[in-house]
Amino acid sequence: MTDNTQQPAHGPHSASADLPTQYAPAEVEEKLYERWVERGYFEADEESGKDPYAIVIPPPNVTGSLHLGHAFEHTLIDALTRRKRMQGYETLWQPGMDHAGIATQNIVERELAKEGKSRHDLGREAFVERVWRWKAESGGQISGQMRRLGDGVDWSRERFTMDEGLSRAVQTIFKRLYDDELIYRAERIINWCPRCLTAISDIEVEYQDDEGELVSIRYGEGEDSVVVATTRAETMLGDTAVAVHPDDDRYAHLVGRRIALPLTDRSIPVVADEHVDPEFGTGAVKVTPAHDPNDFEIGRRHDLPQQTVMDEHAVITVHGPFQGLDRLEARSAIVAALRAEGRIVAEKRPYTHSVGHCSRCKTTIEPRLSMQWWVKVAPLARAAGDAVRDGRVTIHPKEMESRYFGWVDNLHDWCISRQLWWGHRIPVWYGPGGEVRCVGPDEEPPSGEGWRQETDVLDTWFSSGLWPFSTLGWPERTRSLEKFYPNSVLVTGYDILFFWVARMMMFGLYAMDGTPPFRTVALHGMVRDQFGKKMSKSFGNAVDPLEWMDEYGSDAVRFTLARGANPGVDVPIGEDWVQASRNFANKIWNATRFALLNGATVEGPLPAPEELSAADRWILSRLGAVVSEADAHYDDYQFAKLSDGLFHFAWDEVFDWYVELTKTTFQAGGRPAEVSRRVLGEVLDVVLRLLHPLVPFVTEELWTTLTGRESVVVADWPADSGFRDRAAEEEIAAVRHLVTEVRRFRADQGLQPGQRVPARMDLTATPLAAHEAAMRALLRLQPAGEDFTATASLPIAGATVALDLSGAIDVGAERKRLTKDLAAAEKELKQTTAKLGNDGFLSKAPDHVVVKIRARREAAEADIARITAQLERLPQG
RNA sequence: GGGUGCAUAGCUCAGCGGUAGAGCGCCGCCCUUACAAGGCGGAUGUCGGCGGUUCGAACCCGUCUGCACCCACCA
Repeated sequence: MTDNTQQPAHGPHSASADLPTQYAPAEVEEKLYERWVERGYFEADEESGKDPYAIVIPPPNVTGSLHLGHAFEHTLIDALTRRKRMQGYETLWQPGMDHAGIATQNIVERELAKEGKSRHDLGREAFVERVWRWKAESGGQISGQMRRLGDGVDWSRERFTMDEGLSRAVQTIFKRLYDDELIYRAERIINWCPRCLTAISDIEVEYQDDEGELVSIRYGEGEDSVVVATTRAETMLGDTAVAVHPDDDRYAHLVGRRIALPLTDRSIPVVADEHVDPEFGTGAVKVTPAHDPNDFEIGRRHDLPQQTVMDEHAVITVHGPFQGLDRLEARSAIVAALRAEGRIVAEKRPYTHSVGHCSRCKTTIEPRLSMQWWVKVAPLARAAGDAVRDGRVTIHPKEMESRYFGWVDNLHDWCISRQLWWGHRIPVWYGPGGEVRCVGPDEEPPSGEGWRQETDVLDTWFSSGLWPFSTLGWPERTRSLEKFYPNSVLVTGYDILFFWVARMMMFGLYAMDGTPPFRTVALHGMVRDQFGKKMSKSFGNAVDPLEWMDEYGSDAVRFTLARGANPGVDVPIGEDWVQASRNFANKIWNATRFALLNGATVEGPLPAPEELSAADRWILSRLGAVVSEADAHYDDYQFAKLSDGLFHFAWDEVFDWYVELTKTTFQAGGRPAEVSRRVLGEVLDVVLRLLHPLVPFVTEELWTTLTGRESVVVADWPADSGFRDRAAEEEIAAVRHLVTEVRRFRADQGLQPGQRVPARMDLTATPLAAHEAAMRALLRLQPAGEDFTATASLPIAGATVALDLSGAIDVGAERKRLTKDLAAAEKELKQTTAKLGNDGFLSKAPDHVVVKIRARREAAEADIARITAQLERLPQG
């Protein structure tokens, strides 16, 4: 051992030898994060002259804690913003949380229930105060988790959708929409959750196939009777018609007549309506306008009365034997009563049909006639669709566009009122004489006798739809708004494309004079378990990201998630894979340790090309290419390719091959060792910077140690040096190939490390078949008969023998297989082999074609000899 | 009913016209002074089925089968 392999040649990093042999995330992460925040790296300056780059956080619900899906999303956003920050953009990653109306109210109500109380025991004001208290605790938990993840958010700008400023934005846009007649109040069939006791919008309803029972009931008497089928017998109390198809001859005689409604003293008309499918069931439908959206429409067309039969708890309100029964009890009671009257004409049969459930509590939705507030979405949605259609906003991956269009082009009006207490109260006052007044943020509410404010609050997505500009101070024209609106990109899950993305598009375009809220939407998939199953608490496969971060480090969790992130595709993640990422972090750690121990340096210019060894030129050439690839993948939101590419470059090429090659250089010492120290330093410097956005902690710790500089967070993003050396790349590829073959040979022959190769050995068994197969595949020529031969010799015991890879192929069979034109075949072969970095040619003979490949191995002969010699000395690599 | 994807190694997935790949798992050898959370070598695939286009198809076209998701909706 010489001194210069033990001591850094120069530089300030002698302390680096103290790095432990394993990376311990727990010891550095918290310290580094606090340092970043203290130094203000993540704070965005709206007065800066730099170009802006802004992303808003999809605000997590204050309910509870972050799950792996958040960790995933945050990793992507953090990687994007960290890179842009390094590239010199004025970067804003806007943090904040959503008040999550129903979800939060449900949780706090559940807490109250444990104390035996309901929200009504507290009253509205005290209840809301209680929710605020709860929010204070829960919100803190979330920001703690974000710090653990390393999220580079600007904490000084944290917002909450119920903040004063954001509430002002809500009131402002409500008033503007109201004045533009895009918000209105109307009585319609809405999706009612009898447990949450509120209306919900169409997309908050989840449909699933439920088992029901279809019963057939005879309405009317004798000639004037008709059989209807239903799964919801209890609604018959509210029937106000029977509908049949206008062309249905079976019932033509009944249309316009009235028939008796069983169990009541009412009679109802038979109407003809196109909606009825004559093929389905009996072709006759009971019509309950107050409890079914389709029936409501039929009722409208035929001017039918709307008979409400259930209250908000889905309990029957009609006087009589069924009053007070809930909908399920009423269903069986009514069927029993009908059977007693002989009106059940077909036994009930099991019937699977799609039933709506509340997305918050899974209770079966009760469609219900109700007075609610609505947004008239058609004009807003048209603008939202056009912004994507005309390219002002692009959606990644592109396949998701059709989903987006399918939705914005077919929207029903949006029910925005909720019968909750937690949320933005609708800024409308009702006067004593029936007046309705919408109050803007700078107006005094009416105060006279008899005025009262609307008690409903707004759908939580109403305020989150304003997020890209409300967080920047809108409706004020703030400097922040000018600087950071529109956002550069929106990163979110495809599951909230309609809930959130489309709403932001509608509101953004409307409020910001036609400027969309972001230029690009990058949609990611959902995190799943290692078998591709959806993660859920009830299934028991949900993972708390904190547990994994504790065990393996935040970088490992982040890298695993990034590595699975193909655009728009779900991401499976398993603990094994996090371990693999942890191993990678440790590998980076130890490779850097090796570099430091051997005096790698980042100081001074790179040595001139003529001083570089083939290995140096190869790795620098590859480094340039990798920087460009990484840039392309970042720009295209290809996180999986990005991560995988960097993983393999770092591990296979830099850590395995280049580092191994430098070992002999370092041992030899002298000027070549100096050169390689600088090159190794350069390569690690760049690799750490490239990896930093994905794995911020380990790279920060190592980069600052390696370079002695302040922080990689504010380091320059690497640029492609433009240096390329095809010859060196091929040369090293040849070296790698040969070394691998020698190793394989030794392994096949069972040679122990350190054991010298005997002078004579039988080689026939080993690599020849591989060469032959490669030849065949390469040429895409199946050998006809047994004419094909290939021979190869390997450098053993220091002696290198030229490889003679040639084959003779019977042309009789091949001539058909190739084209009739051999010249064309030759041309194609040339192209093919050129792609593979080899020379190839066909030579024609009367009865056969000789195909030869000349691999450029001669060029590498010197290195091959050297490496082979080293292999004799260094038994394994 | 309408739409969008997907079927490739034991598992989870890349590749999308030119030598079938990765991670994990598996087998063998090695505690070699950066790293055993490591190193070296290896095995494993009718690339879902059937047709077609092409000199050449995992990749393009058609078709079938099976899955997933979204939308509409089922009296």
